[in-house]
Amino acid sequence: MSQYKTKQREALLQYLMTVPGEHVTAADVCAHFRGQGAAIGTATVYRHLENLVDEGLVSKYVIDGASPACFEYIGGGCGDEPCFHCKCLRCGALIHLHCGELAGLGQHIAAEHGFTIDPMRTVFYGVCDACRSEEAHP
Amino acid sequence: MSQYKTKQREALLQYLMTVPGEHVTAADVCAHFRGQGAAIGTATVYRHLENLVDEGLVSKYVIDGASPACFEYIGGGCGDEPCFHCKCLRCGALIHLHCGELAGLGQHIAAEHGFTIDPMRTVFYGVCDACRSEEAHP
DNA sequence: TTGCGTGCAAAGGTTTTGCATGGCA
DNA sequence: TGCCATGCAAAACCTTTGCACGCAA
Repeated sequence: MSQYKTKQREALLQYLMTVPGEHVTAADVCAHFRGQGAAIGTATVYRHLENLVDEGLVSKYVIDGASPACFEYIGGGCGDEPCFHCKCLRCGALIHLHCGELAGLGQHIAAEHGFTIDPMRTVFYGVCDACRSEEAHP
Repeated sequence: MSQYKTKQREALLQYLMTVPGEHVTAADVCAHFRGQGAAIGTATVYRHLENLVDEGLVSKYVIDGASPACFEYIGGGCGDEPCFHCKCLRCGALIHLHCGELAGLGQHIAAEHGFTIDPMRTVFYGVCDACRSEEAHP
């Protein structure tokens, strides 16, 4: 975990917060700071992104092994209450779910499958209704 | 698409059909056939797996960019029985769920929250029971 | 015979790791 | 002062591509 509060960590987190609902790759982050004249090493970017994912502030999404992984800030707007996220793969919308029924999902999986879900770390990927009807009637 | 019916394609498909509901990496496939004395080149394995995914016979799951992609035979009935995945954040175990009750989750979110989950892209992150009891009693 | 499939090797690109240096507490 | 974080370089890794040969039709 991050024990020190360094400039790089602050800058990285702040940058991610300025592009909400957007998927950013590690290369994007590096390019952004290089363009600002305050370059951050590739390894540092990866290390911080991994930390932020562990802390539940950032979500990591992998499309396939060949292309780079995408990261997105999801920390804000949830408060203390645990909440799930849905990310539309088409329009990029990020939907927050504060729903008691979803607790049933966690209980079922814990009881039947021996696994405890961490809602902060989990993102449901799919398609929202608006994009779905668009796909059906293009 | 595959135009010729070659031995490699038959062997690969048949192997996948003998391990239904199981996750197999490209390396696993290569190792299996190498152990049988009838090795198949890595490139060929990747090319066929990609074809089979395009044909809808096989599903490809990418959990994270660092580890290899997983493949699974799903036959023709694609989408009827979605397969969800749980990834343990502690030991890295990958649990795959073929569970009808999880379909209820998808329906609930679709009906109440206007979102259609794509099981191929969604991974539940959390902690498996073994690691959980270890954390409780270190 | 024609053209795709195969396999080896090499390339491509992403992500991780080692190690010395610099910065936070 | 004692660690931790950083950054450069190099390694490790999975996956894709190029090219010559072999096999299916």
